Amino acid sequence: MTARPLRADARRNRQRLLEVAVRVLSQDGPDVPLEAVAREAGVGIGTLYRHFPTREALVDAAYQGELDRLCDCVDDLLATLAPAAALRAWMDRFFDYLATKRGMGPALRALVASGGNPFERSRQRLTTALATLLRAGGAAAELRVDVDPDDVLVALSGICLAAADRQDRDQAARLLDLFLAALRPAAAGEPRYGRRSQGTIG
Amino acid sequence: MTARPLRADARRNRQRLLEVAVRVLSQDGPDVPLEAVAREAGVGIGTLYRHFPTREALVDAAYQGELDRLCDCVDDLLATLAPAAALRAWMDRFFDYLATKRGMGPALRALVASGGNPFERSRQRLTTALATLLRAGGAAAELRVDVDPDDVLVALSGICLAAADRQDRDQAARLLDLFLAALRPAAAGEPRYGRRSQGTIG
DNA sequence: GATCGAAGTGGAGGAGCCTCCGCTTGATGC
DNA sequence: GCATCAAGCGGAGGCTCCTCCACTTCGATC
Repeated sequence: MTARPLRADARRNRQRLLEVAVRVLSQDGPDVPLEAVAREAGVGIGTLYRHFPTREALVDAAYQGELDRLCDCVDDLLATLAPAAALRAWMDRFFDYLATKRGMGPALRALVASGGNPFERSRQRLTTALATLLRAGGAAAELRVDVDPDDVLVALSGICLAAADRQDRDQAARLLDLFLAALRPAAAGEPRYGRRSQGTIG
Repeated sequence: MTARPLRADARRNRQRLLEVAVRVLSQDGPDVPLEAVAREAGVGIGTLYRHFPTREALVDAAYQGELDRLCDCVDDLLATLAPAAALRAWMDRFFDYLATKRGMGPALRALVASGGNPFERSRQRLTTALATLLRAGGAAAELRVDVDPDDVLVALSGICLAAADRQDRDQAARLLDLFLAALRPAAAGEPRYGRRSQGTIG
């Protein structure tokens, strides 16, 4: 499980690839041929693919920094806003994070979908960020306590990705407001999410 | 605006392509080479692309029938279930519709995203179906009256697509329950969706 | 500083995507 | 029937993706 450290040359190449990827992705958009990235980094395409087996893996690694910032701002938000408002503000940032990377669509969907695989780290961070927000909201009785942060992540990312396709910020804002409503404490007697679904699935 | 009718041979080819597409898509999965579809239909790849400029267009056309069935069942559902429950049941069907076509991911996202373009017909039908359900729910005071069916369609499709990636039906059901909660009438004094967003976007 | 196995490299090659444009054919008017 | 030509056809070609494996390089060991 503890992968031995990369050889020096490999580490160097990996680093170079990442630097080039960040630059090229933001310059030429999300559809740059990976061959171009490899060429620019002065390595063969094979090398790129060994370090980053899929385009998604490369994108994920390239934007690790931004994702970190996104997750790290949770504490700040909670320090300055009431929990529900903090969550709502965080949703906006999450939307921006996804939207600026739109076109890398499959990459991002894979990130959220990852069933315990290469993007585990990223997903884990996001889930943790959401968990913190939800917990604060629960403690303040502003949000439900019976939602799974991972569920929220999936729903939220789906909504954001779909909204990003529409290129309509107003709609995006409305959808996030709407989704936030789902996270408010249920009125007494109202059907609950989580125990035996109302649906006909299954 | 009134496109003149296709020439007889073109109509024939188009039809053949659709029949083959339905068969091949369900047989070999959503990633079949379009060249295979063309070959099987006995036409050149150029012909396929003229009739269906993108893979999405082909998929959409191929599943028009299923989509019709999905939209047509609304009345039945409303006849046998209370509006909110009918909506919930419809969500399940919508999920199935999208899920069986997963892997055609971009195709389906394009369908919902379509800003007045080739999939207009499909989107229109879905929006209408949702509008009917929402109106019934509003009339029965089971659902909000202040939601735009188009917003619901975008959010719903996003959630379904994301959930489908996870391959977890239980989660999908939970997410749909959760989303339904967002559509319940807001408690008095609760922030409303639709007017000036709480968010920082914009 | 020579040896050697493991780690890493790179690019050729097979496959699919989509465009483009010279060729074919159905519809229409005579 | 025949001429005409827009509508339609098809597949070669340029491009990207991703795999695969013979070759190179690192660095541990003596």
